[in-house]
Amino acid sequence: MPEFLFNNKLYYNPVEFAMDRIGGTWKMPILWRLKDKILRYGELKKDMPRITDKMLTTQLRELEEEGFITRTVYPVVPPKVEYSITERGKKAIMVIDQIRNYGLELMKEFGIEEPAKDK
Amino acid sequence: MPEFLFNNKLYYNPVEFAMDRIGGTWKMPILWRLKDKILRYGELKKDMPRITDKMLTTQLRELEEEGFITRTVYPVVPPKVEYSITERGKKAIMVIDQIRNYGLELMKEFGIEEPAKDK
DNA sequence: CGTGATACTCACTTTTTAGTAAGTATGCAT
DNA sequence: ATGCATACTTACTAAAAAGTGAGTATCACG
Repeated sequence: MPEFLFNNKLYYNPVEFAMDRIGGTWKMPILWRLKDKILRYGELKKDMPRITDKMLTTQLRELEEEGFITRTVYPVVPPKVEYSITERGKKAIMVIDQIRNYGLELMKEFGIEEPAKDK
Repeated sequence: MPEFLFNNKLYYNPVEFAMDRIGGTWKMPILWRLKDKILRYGELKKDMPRITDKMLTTQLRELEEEGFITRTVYPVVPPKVEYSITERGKKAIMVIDQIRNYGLELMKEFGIEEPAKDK
């Protein structure tokens, strides 16, 4: 096993490393929505009705910190903040797309019908 | 969002569904090791020194239950149990390979040198 | 002076996932 | 009878991830 440390955390393999950056319940859904358009905080939220403010904020912050998205603040009142994907984020989109397609296949195998369009 | 239920759990998207089947710390490492050979419980363990018995057993059981691997028990003493990958498991290997390659790329971007061969 | 709009922040609880440490069954060899 | 090998179980604990519910700042508008 090719173990290694990053930020004081021990990783066992590259998959684990990748998933620690873009895994979890919300990071891929966020990136996916930003893949071809810039969105404001409120727009992201409207499009992901079950995400909470806390989750949305922390996940956006982490994605920004690690270079997957860009955060642009417009100094107006009420506040306006836009999120857009970076080059690094775009690379992630390719894998996300593959995992997503695989997920769709698996769902079929498990007898789950696609319930609606995946926006 | 294409929400759907499976086994009483609410999923928000296909990615989440896929990751619930083959995600977590140990499932991909296990599948990866079985991709081209049959291994016994003890061999898997020897090859993943940090996994505990509890984790190895539960993960193997779940992978078997969902059709990614096959468990063969030889009624001998001491016990002998072999694990092999199924067709469904082989499909997973393809995505795992893609995620793994992506992980390696990301590691480079983050300045992490490959510490050893990924067995 | 109170309300609304937007993008948060904070303290806390719950749920999920992973890890620890110890124990079990079987039958052969000594 | 004791120990050894293999593949597990079980009860418990710890750590990580996610969710809850409430609160904050700013300024324009009426």
